Amino acid sequence: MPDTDLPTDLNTEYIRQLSIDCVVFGYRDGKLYVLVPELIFRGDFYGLPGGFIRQTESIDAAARRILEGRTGITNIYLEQFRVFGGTDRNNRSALERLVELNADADGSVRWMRDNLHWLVDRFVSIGYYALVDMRVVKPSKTDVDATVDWYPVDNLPKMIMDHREIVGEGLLSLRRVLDEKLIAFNLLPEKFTMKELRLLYEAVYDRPFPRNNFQKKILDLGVLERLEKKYTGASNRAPYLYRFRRERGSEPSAPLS
Amino acid sequence: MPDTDLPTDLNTEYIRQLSIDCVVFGYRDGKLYVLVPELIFRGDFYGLPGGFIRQTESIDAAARRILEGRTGITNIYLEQFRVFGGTDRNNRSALERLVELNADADGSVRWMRDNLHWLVDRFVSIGYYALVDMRVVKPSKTDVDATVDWYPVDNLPKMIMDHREIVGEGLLSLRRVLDEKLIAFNLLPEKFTMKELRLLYEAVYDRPFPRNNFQKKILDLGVLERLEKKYTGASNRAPYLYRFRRERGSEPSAPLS
DNA sequence: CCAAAAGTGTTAATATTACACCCATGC
DNA sequence: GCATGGGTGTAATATTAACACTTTTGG
Repeated sequence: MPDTDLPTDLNTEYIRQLSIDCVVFGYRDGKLYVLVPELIFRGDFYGLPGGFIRQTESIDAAARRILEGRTGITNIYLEQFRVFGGTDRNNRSALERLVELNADADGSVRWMRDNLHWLVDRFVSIGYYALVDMRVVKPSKTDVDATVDWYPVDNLPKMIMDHREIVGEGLLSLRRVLDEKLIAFNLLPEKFTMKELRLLYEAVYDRPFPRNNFQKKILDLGVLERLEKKYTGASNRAPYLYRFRRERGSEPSAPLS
Repeated sequence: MPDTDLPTDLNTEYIRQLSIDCVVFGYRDGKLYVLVPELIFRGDFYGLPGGFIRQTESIDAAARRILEGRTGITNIYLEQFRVFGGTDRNNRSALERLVELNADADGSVRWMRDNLHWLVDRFVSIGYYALVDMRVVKPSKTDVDATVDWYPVDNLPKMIMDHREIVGEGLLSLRRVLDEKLIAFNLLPEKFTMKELRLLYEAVYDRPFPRNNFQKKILDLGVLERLEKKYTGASNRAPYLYRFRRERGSEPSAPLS
């Protein structure tokens, strides 16, 4: 799907037939979500936030630019996880349906129709996943999006092309590296309780983690610092707050620069 | 680097600015090797076997085609592992030097000069690694290659662009999945002894594996079947031969079809 | 004092590592 | 028989999972 700042001359400004699709994972209240924009046009077009790669930027920079345009936040954790390169990967059917259903062309549809020769090509797409704190990131929709909403990862809307499969592969990749790369903290606020972290793990892996063993395992990693207690007013023992300890010099929350 | 069967109209037959580079791992006598072709031209141009993606084939099929063109064998274990997408990824300096050093143009150089506008573009490249049995695969060089030789992974020739980095990333990816995906057997003949398998692991991970514990770990995986003994004539106990047990229906040696 | 939920310790089970011993083979 | 290298068993250790108990908090 096109970014908002596409120039008129797609052919020279962007790499042809190569795109980036981002699976933006968010977390809140024990559930894992994915950010899915819906295009403004008639016809229920849901698709992952994606875009193209400028001639003058690296693929990591492109993913960052594309994503920042959608979420309005900087310093996102972002990583490539897989390339999708089947021969049937094109927007032909979706775009033709879109143009047909929206024949009373406004500017965007006219733009698409005029650039159809470019957009309906077969595309190879690089999948990136991103991890963000849903309570901080308020997605700012662009003018091609009707909505930009969070959907539970187990209850996604019907999406174009193979975007559902991309989400599935992204989740599998996330599970493989979650605590190996110490990236879970990107999904939480700066300060969090051990229970919040545990519920996050349970949401990602879709299975329970025993409370005490989880605490021991996480603390043995030696990457958390214990802060003050969090008094909620509940009539029970107050949990500690923790914070991810920034290592000297490294920037775990932004591996791409 | 171009394949041998490139048509004249690169622009329509292939995806522009997108390439595939293959890290072909081979194993023999306790050492891990990588297949590196050297171009026929003056100037010592070493680079990974790579090529482009046809409009009508998936990226997996493209990698398979490219690799089969170089090694002459089918049914290779092959998997994508990472995309390389820096802005400085182009063949400009290498190709300009090549054309300069080989000014007395034969057909190939003329072809390159005529297609320079295409070849010197910035390229995004998908890295694949392949695992082959060096005793079976006899690389058949194409007419653009002076040599196609195996080089020890710790003693590679100086290679163009970022191909050395691609090899390094490929090796790291291989280590991450070697026994999780049960693919080590692709580097060995059909029948092998436990010692041969252990030496292979030691070559890949560059560290020793205790003999008896290694045997137990591998046998506990339950994927090997023990065959007859292998009598070498040495005055010691004869080791058993093993074979990777093909599962019902699955094809571990060829995950891409 | 009580219920609820957090913190922590203790044991059991399992996996990993280290060490030792025995066995087959050809000379 | 003997040296060599392969197969296998056992003990020590480390890691993980299971279970139990204590502490804090507000009503």
